[in-house]
Amino acid sequence: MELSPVMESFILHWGEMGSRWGLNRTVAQIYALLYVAGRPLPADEIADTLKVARSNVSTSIRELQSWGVIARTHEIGDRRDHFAAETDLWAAAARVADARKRREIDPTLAALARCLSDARTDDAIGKDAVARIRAMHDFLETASGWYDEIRDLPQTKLETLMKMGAKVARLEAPAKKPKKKKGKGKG
Amino acid sequence: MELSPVMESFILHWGEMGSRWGLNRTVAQIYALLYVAGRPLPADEIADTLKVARSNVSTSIRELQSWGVIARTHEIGDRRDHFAAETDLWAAAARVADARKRREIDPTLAALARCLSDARTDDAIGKDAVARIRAMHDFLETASGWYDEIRDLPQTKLETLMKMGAKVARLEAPAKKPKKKKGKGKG
DNA sequence: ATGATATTTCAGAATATTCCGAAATAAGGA
DNA sequence: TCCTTATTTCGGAATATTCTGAAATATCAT
Repeated sequence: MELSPVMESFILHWGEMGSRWGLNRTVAQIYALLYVAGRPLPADEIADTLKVARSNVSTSIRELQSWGVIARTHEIGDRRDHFAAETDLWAAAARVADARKRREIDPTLAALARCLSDARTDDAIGKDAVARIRAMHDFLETASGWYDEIRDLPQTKLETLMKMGAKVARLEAPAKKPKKKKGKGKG
Repeated sequence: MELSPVMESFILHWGEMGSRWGLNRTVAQIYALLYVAGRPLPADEIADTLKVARSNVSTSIRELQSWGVIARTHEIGDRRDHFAAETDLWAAAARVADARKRREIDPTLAALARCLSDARTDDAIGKDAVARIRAMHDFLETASGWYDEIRDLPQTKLETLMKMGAKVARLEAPAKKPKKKKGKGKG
């Protein structure tokens, strides 16, 4: 596929960005390419366009699929697989967040739980150190549980919440007695 | 410092975790060590304990300081700098999130804005591709703006919101007429 | 100043990651 | 089946990152 200057710049920036978040450049670039392309592309065309090896595309495609942000499609009269990016960015972000939680947060939580359980037979560790590990565990668990709850909200609702921003904080305690005072609250 | 088995396991896991999130192992391990230690440690003791070069500790300390998650302290009668981890995990997480936003999201937003502006003189790019780049920009901007708003909430409020989880969604539109229907909503 | 101690810098070694290209595998059509 | 085309696997080359150890710099006390 022929890349216009802006497309190219978009793809390069995205590759850059991706590598800061633990993906590799090629993976991020392929997503960016499929995203701007706006139509499914076959692997060899991706390789041509980005000037990377066909095999590299294969590997990267597999990774993008594991994140759930591209789909495999087909065209009649063409035996090759074609790939299309998830263009709904809310959905894509949610998929990535899900996967990262599953791959990284959940195992860490498990490891911390194991630490806490092992701590009972570790007579060289102090009570306060155990308490701090517990604090870490509880912190992650809270954040994790919060994520689990909001990820199930319908997207529209999530969008509304985000657009409301800090205003949600003012709704926080609806059962409280209705004070007339309308002060800013925070000092 | 003498590491108990659980402390060691905690530090190793944390190092592992850190490397998945774009820090390097040593940086993450030092934070973990300072966190469990619960008291300020001098750089050479960190190096001894983790079995890494003193110079590596120096570099890593600098990085941790750039994230704002450790503090430099002093003890009377000891010329060496000592370092202590931020043990308030909400505060630490907020600092890291702030830094990442500033270093990664903001520049990306700027790059996308530049793409959009350049697109006006790029006659090889299609309208639909530009629209998708704009969608990406707007998505990041919304998320970014949302973050800017909630980061200024006092921590207690944030904690309350998190513990409420999905319940906040039910407060979302307080002016709407109160329907009785209590369906689950999502399939 | 001089010496003792603390910290940082930096070149290059050690290690880890990414990527290519050749070979293997899979799948379709004659 | 055999040929053609599509895809994946994988050893190792290319590249990037991390880490060390030595040297340079800084700080403090005498």
